Amino acid sequence: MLTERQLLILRAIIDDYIQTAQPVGSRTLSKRDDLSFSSATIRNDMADLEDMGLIEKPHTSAGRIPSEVGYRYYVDHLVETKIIDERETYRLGERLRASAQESEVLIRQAADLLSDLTNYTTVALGPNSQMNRLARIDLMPLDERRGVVLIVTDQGHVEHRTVVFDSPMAPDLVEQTIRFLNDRLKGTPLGQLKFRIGEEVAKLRLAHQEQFEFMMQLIQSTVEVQHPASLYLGGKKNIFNQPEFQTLDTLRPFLEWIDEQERLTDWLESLPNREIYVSIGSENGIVALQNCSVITSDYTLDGKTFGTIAMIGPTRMDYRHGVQMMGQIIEALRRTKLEE
Amino acid sequence: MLTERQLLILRAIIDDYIQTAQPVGSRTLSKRDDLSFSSATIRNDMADLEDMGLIEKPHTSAGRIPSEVGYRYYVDHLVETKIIDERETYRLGERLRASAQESEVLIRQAADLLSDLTNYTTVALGPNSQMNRLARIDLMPLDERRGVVLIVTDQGHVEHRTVVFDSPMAPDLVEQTIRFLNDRLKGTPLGQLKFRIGEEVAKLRLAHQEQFEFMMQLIQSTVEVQHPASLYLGGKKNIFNQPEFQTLDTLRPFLEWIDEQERLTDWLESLPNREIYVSIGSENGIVALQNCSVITSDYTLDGKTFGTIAMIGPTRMDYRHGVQMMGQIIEALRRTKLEE
DNA sequence: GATTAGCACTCAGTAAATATGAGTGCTAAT
DNA sequence: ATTAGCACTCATATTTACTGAGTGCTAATC
Repeated sequence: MLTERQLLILRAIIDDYIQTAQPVGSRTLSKRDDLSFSSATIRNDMADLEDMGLIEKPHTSAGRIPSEVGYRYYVDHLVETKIIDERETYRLGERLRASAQESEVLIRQAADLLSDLTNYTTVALGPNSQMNRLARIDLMPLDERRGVVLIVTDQGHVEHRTVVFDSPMAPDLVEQTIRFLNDRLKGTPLGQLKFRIGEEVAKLRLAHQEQFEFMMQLIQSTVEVQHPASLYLGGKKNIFNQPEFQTLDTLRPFLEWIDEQERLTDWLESLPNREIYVSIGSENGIVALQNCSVITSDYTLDGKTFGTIAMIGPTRMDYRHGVQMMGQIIEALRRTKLEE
Repeated sequence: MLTERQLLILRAIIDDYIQTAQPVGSRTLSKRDDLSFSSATIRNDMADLEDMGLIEKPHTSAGRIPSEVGYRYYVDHLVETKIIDERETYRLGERLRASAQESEVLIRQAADLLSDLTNYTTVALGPNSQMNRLARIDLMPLDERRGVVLIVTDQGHVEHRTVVFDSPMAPDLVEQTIRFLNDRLKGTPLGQLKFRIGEEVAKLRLAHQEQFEFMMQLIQSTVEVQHPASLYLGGKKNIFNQPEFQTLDTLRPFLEWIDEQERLTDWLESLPNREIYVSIGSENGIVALQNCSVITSDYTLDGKTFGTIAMIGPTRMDYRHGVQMMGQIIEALRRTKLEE
């Protein structure tokens, strides 16, 4: 267990290191107003903290830097998660709503805003359209054999795909199939389209034996429309200002990793479903993010569960500020009503 | 005017430097099979080439490197633009068509392919939808006051926007307005929508005095649908392998510039309309691309003018190979038919 | 007159040698 | 329990010397 003074010292080391990115020495600490002990005393406590694995030294004659364990202790014991500054949240909400009422734009703004507030890089996973319900399917003919399948969801989300048919389209057959699809599938979550259609197809086969081929092709195409989750990156440039990313060896893996949209999406989707979650250094298990910490949170917009937002900075990140800003943003989003 | 030998030497210097990224000395050159002169002779010619501004030395005791003027001469006199390897073009075409028949996917593949072939970064500006003609407008209601405006073009391109109305939608009024818009605007290039609508509105005002407000709002929304040109980046990572971008000072401006989608689009659109155009070093006038050369070309797909593709590498880029690959790719695209 | 051999000179890059100073751990005094 | 004092460590900066690739010029050669 840590003594009062050791706690004070640990906190001072981390706060200092977060600000300066330089190892912190005992003399520097003893000069602080809130630590009125001699440097020798502090040195003794520092040795103890090091024995406990909370801090470490880069080399013999440097000061101490927090270890991952130290950061973990700091985050778990010394950072308050749930302080919402009402006025600030309101202001953030206003800034968000000023930009748009379209959800995808709103999320992008939120990512940008969060990265502006913290100077870290943010990633936001937009509405997962798998959960959206089908509002309408339509086929828009382009020429004899090509058309665009349109899928609109109850959230105003639109997806589409160009289809080329083996044979020319017969207008009434198209209309018939479209009506069939709309009748049977309206309200189905997109993620379940494929499954639901399977159930209906058997019935269809009996009713329209001869035109079955064509219908099947259209149905098939509908199912194959991709439902990509929308991904937004905010403040990618911020990484350039972090002292720990001033060398190519550290910068390159990060940039290569963050540019891989698909992997990024998978990662965000794989995160535990929580309100605010901090992952420190190697905890995240991603090689390219070894020296990064991540603050993630699911968010809701207009009351509905929506997606995930993440904030990525160096392990030496300002956890207190980061967690606070993240809290404010997701609270501001929660309070945002979409219409008007 | 350059002597035969000077030309040989200039060419050798540039070829060598392109490969090694190291200043080329006279002794190195004299050891080449195609230059059977003594190093002293070569030194004399090098001095002349330097006087003419075609090459320069980084410092007294280094070899020579090509100047921008030198590269320009090289590109204008020593690179053949129009050699199409039929078999290779065919192979590239096959690789492209294998991936998709949807134009946007195809362009993305082309950008990726080109960057794979050259190890440079590529940017492709997709179909400029401004030129696409309107095939259909529709409004899909979401609830009482919200709906999605859908715009489909003759090329199968889809754009959309969520609209919030001041007052609830009356179904027949919506239908009436949609029909009006479709009747009057079908076939209009998207770029001219705004202008064309202006002409029609006056007539509409007379005919439907009382519901004019609502109709106007819908029309307004239609016009405001954005027509973003689609932009694809290929091989961004390649830059990391270029020796001239191994330092943050050079890397950072490049990466920051290339990540700015909007600016990138503007830039591509502002390029002169040509088949294949090479811009060397500071010629491009972009500070972040001072040390880069760019090979750009407009391309056509399925016979129709389509967009622009650009290849960005260090000034010390392999112009011959780059120009050739660019030629092959746009030729492969030109020969690609979209249907089937 | 064109080419080449020879030589003094230049200068980036590297390596070894030295100095600096921030910080530590330990011991003895308070 | 705290603190002053001191020897010790080690990354970093500075100096110095060395190396070698490459040049420009001059004089000899073809």
